[in-house]
Amino acid sequence: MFGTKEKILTTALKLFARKGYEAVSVSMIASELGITKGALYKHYKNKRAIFESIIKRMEETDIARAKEYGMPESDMEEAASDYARVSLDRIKTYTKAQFRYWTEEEFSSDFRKMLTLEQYGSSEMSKLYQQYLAAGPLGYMEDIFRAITDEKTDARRLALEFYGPVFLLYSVYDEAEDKQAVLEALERHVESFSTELKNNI
Amino acid sequence: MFGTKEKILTTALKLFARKGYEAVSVSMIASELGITKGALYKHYKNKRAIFESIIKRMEETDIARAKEYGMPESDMEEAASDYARVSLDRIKTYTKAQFRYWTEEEFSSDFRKMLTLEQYGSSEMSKLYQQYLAAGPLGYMEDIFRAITDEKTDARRLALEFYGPVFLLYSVYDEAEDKQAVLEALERHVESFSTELKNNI
DNA sequence: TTGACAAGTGAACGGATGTTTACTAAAATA
DNA sequence: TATTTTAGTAAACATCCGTTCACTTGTCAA
Repeated sequence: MFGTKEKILTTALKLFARKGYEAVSVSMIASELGITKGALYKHYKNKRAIFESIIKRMEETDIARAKEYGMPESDMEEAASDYARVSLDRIKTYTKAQFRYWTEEEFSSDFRKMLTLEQYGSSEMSKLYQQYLAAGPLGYMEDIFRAITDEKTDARRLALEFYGPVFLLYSVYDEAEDKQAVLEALERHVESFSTELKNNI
Repeated sequence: MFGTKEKILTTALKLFARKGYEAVSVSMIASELGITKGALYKHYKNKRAIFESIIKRMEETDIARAKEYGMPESDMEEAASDYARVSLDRIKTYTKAQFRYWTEEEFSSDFRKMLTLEQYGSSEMSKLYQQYLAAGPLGYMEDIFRAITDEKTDARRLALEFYGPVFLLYSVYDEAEDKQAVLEALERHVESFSTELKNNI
């Protein structure tokens, strides 16, 4: 069959996102695909290798996205001018795009859930969780706010008040009956925050 | 031995919070306690019964706390006057106490982590997660804000802007080197939000 | 003192786990 | 066309899983 290796990746991720890595058996993944577990080992040397391929795939996707949206990459030291360039409108656009990315797109949504389930299992996983979803985006926003506001503004608090609600809405979205209402709540928050901020710049 | 049943409960919870229910074996729990797994079945009829005792314990503890802090209980229909009674100062006190409860106290902190890991596994668990940590507190705050502000205020957005940052700080706290700094960030947020709100009442 | 009970041991149970192996059939390559 | 590679099967592997059972203690009431 064509594309079996890719199907294994996405099927495994879907299951990892629901049950967690350890609770998903190789047989489950195989039977979900309608093949035997032996066939799985023709594509990946073991179960752990599937998991690591998922992580690697996410890394690549993430770097591509940061460039696409013209946001400064977070893990390199950037000049302050790079953050200053980032206008409020661009922050709004990026944040809403990022929200849809982590909730509505299948791969990244499942990846977020998987990371959520694996975050306490090892320091490697907790680092990834923090980097992608918690302290990472928070510190990123803090840097941006520090660059575009005056010095006496508490950039950390600003970042917390901007990203905190976004972060909470990820969890609310997961179990919401009315997903559209959650997107609208995000819209109202982003809008209200940025008009509030404009008065203080 | 005295208190073995209690030790099984807390030891199992500690492990469930790290690895998730399925990834923790009965032998692990037993050997952590220095007994054989056979002995475990003298206290609980099976592994699932340990898990359910943990859930039940949390329910009891939670109800007791809500009463202690004089906050209206969330799952019964309350008169609007009950919420109006709840002053801003009491909200501040309750929120900070709740934060310490979910982060610094061993049982409730482990319980929060366990729920986080189990939330996608069954609808029962996702309900509990939402109720204790996400949509629950959010809706609770929404009700309070609706009662103490005028009608044209967006109580939902207010609740999101108040509880979102708190919710994010739970995750930040988990992996923060400087836990004190996180508590101070919470303090600054709660303070800044409530002074901001006073101007709009 | 006797006897019931509570709390532990350790071996055994059937079944599921991740992985390897020998084999097959189809497809790609020479 | 002949040969090698690829992608699959099915069975076997040692090991671990949750659970049960026969058995040994120590404690406490009758």
